Amino acid sequence: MSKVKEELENDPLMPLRHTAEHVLHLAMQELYPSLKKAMGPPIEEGFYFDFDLDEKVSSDDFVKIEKRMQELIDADLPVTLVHSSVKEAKDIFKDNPFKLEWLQEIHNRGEEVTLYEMGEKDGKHYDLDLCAGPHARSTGEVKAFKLLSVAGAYWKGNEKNKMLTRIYGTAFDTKEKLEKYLKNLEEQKKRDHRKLGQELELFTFSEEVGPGLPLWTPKGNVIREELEKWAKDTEKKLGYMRVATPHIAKHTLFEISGHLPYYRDDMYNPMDIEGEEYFLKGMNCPHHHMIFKSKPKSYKDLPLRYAEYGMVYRFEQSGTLFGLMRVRAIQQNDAHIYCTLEQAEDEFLKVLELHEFYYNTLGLTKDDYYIAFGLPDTNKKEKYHGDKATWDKAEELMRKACKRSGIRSIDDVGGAAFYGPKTDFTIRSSTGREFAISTNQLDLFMPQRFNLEYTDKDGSKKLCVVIHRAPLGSHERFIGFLIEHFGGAFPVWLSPVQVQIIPISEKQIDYAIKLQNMFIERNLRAEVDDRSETIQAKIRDAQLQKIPYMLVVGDREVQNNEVSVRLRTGEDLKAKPLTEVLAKIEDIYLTKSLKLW
RNA sequence: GCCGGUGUAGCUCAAUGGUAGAGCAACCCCUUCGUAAGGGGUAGGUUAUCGGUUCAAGUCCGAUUACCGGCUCCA
Repeated sequence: MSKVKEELENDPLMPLRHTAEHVLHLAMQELYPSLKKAMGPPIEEGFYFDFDLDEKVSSDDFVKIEKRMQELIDADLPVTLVHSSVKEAKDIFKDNPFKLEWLQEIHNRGEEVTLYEMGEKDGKHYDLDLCAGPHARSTGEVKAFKLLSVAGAYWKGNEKNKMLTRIYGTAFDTKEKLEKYLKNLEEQKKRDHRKLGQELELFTFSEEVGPGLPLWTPKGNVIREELEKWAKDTEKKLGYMRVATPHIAKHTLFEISGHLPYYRDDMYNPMDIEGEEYFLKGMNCPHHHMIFKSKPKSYKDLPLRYAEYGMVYRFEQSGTLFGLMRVRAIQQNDAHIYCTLEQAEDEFLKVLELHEFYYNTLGLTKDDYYIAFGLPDTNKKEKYHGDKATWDKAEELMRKACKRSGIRSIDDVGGAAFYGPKTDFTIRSSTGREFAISTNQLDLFMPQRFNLEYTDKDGSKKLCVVIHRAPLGSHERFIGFLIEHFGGAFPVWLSPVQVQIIPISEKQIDYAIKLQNMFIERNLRAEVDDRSETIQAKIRDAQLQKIPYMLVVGDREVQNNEVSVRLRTGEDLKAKPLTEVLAKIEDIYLTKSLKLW
């Protein structure tokens, strides 16, 4: 994406990382003389290089490779630019098909060929590579580096091409910066939603149920239901009406929608019902369209907003499944808005504003998210249907709405849906990881295919516009994001257990249960830890579960009708009147406050 | 789907090709405690699955499966 590229070019570490990348491939060349070098760039947090090699390389080999890299760095090899003609370069790289292919492209674009030399030609270490630069002056400028992972990658990112071996690494100008970076990686691992999901008992997977099919445990389901309730309440006020549709449909529905021709590979195989093919739905739109069509519509009915918490099923490739972030059964905060062309821009803007409302409530600001504006890749026309004029119209309307919203937007060529451009909200979590959370489209094509029409003032039939939107995306991915963003320490309203009541001894259990019931009456989620454990152990366990409030009750509290409040931040608020605590927590819950007190 | 790696008790991890172990959790007993782990005991395993090599396989080999790191993909 353009923005990222700009940022990268301005990154002062870029030349150094680029040089580190060359150090890596020279070290590899020396260790595995038969390998062929493909290519590798500096990237946002480091660099990688793709090799074509016969041997298997695993992270166990990193020690050996890093040792050799360090030798090259210690040798402080000069890195110098060499100009060359295509012809000369083709001769130099005559044994390397990757470089030759690259050279041909440079030639076709009419660009200049630049090579970078590392070390002295007849010296102990020497490398000459096709490269646009820029570089550090010498390898000695790489003060700190580390290899991070090894992976497979297709040559030029095309799955029809050969699979190469990719090695990822990072480099810095000081050891301290590297250590800080590695520490941050460790922190991110601790926040990994898969790890926290297990520790906090939010969800699980079962080999018997199948990959990519998450099972929500009681605690995780609390979060789902809170989000769902929130969306239902919010969207009701905004004029959405709820509908409900089955999980399957006859093939004819998906033929009309175009999903079968364009999207068949991502749908599960059909089941035969009385000689007719039925498919599990991968999206809710066609079902909603049939509700729209069930009765003639007037311009007075528009905009019409159908919302559904629909479960959809997508046959994601096994290798792409990833915790809650990429699953095969997806619960969407879905809705389709049917409106006139004139209403479309305003309606789309309202959708964008709804996103802002949701994200702001969760403490995210405009700096934390942006819109990836998905445009068609003109080189892959077969991936899209419809005519250019309609695509352009949809893009224009969406762009206007995006502009009015004031939300940052970045073009993403190739990111369009098959039936139109789309806007994906991308959120940066508190650890700096980015997640594509919500997809929205202004669709001028489905109305044509389904003949979604209304009768206008003058009695003429007109096609409406459909807006697809899902601000909370799929609950799987959204909750995955929330887990990592909050590191499991959810705001009170989303916390599976909000209040842990901790009696000091058995004597206070009755009081604790009475207290628990008072919370439950207020729809708050409270548990009593009645184990015969020490208070220290009970505090520790509640703390590890990141429960916002620990209410300690001993004889003193029972006597005075109080509770001692400890927050999960470790703060001890001491004894407070029960009524005050109940009111305070209830208020924080109802207002969805991010504060604890 | 592709490349590479991993799979031992609910969890975190041990175990030269030679009797599968520990801590935590669970269960039982003791303890009744004032803000991040009180003590003792019991039980828990077809070492992911299937096949092979071997006198002998958790360990070596093959296939399958799931997961992990990426790639491709992502309505």
